[in-house]
Amino acid sequence: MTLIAMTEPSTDKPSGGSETLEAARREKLRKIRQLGIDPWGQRFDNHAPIGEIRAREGEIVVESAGDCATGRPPQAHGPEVRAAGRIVLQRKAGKLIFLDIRDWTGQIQLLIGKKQVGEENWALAQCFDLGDLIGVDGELSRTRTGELTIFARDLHFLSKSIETPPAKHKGLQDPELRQRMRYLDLIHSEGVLGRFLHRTKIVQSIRNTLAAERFVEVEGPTLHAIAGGAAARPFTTHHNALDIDLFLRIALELHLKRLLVGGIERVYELGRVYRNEGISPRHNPEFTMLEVYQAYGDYGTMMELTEKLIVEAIRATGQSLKLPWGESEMDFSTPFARKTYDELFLEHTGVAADDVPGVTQYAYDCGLDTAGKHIDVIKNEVFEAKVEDRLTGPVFVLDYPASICPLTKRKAGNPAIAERFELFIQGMEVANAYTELNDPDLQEELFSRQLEGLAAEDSMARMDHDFIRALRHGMPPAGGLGIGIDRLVMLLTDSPTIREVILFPLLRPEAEG
RNA sequence: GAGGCUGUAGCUCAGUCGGUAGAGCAACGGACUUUUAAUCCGUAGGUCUGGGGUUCGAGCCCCCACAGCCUCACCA
Repeated sequence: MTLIAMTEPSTDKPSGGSETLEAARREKLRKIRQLGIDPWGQRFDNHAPIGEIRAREGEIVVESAGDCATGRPPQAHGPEVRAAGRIVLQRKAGKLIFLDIRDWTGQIQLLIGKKQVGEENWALAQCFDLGDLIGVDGELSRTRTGELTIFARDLHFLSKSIETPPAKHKGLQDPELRQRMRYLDLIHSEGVLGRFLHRTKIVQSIRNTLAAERFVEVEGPTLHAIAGGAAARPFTTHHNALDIDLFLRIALELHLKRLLVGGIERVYELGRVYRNEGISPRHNPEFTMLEVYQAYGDYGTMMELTEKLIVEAIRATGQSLKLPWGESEMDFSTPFARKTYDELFLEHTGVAADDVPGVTQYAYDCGLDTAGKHIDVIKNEVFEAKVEDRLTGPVFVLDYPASICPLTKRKAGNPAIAERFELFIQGMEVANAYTELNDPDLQEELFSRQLEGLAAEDSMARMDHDFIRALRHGMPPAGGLGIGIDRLVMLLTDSPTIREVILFPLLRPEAEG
């Protein structure tokens, strides 16, 4: 170990303000160095997760109980343990110090007695602040009041914190600080770490389920010359050597379908897409999307897969199929409800979906602008305004008007209906799936028609000729599925906003100085 | 992009009618070998988000800017 005896910057101001809170910590850091100890720590092997240490409670042998009245300590012996963690609470009582340390598996109390640890360790313990990382060797036992405690025999200093942690019980409350300083939020806010670990379990479960179904994960390009596969504004960037403008991808679809043509019969990508749109409790400009394609399947195949993916993900988080959502409860027992678009339209508006004058009148009464719009577009605006919010689900909405689905195969015998479903839960679109369109001539025609309508508004949209060329080589009939992972995680972790399930959501940069 | 709400000590929050800026936690000094939101005694800590205005006087009223949250729009 190297002894470092450099002078820390100090301030002459009296104690209390933010600079002097730091100065007090730097003074302790200096004292730690004076003791010949590196305040930034060293490798620390063979410590057990605190959760595992707590699980060894049963190994404690009680020889005689303590007595609060006489102050006689209990005679109990437990296993020798080694732990590492962050100091989150500290109570000093004369020549005893009670500390609570926390790691990512749990929290446990430490008892440091002056006599028990010796002069050097005691001097080191005088330099502890809330937020410091320490290691401890000691005996796992219980205090007189029965609290599971590591009775310290030896202390190790692992890292100094020179910043003051937030209020010890309330933690960080300001939503802006919680997002900007997610590291503090993870340490000090109830349930935050667990929620993000659940997110990881959900994503792992999805990969496991797909692997068990023999799907192959691939990595498509995120830089696209043409941003296709969805109707959204892309972010633009530039490649210097080629001197071309590029777009960050807005969807995974068109490259995965090329791979379907290439013979990768069951293929998926789980990755980030970017849309240059507004921010809301349900939208972040970058979000995680799963897209799955299965040759020789259709949207019915994808419906079964969707149920399997979600049910397995719920199991992976250790929850039952009845999940809390705020004050209410959701039931993910399979099969999920299946209702057609037209059924739901009638149910929620009282107007039959094929009643053209009726739908138009209803839209007008809702204050929607109907002038010059295709009836299916009007119908869908009504559906989005009046039906979607009320779908608490989970419910599969089946069979959409074909004219609003440019990438979807039409129903055999009814070209006005597209074989598409969307899964709605709590008014949110969580999944979207098609029987994929594989007719290159029809695909080209639908793209052209779509581009006409968008020309002025969305000059980014361009015909992807290479995608059409790929289809011309023969794409198998297939089912395709997209799932918004962030929204699924919201639902499975009872999180009302997307920012609670994205570690670092987009924020405006902090002002300088 | 539009509207509403919010911004006070490191953190969490009070601040009355416009009249000298408050508390708890954290910090500093002291007491305490079984505490657990430890307790007790004492000390210190403020560009009231920033800028301008009204006023004898502004944390408070008005205007502008910045940031966050909510609703809407775009979108999944």
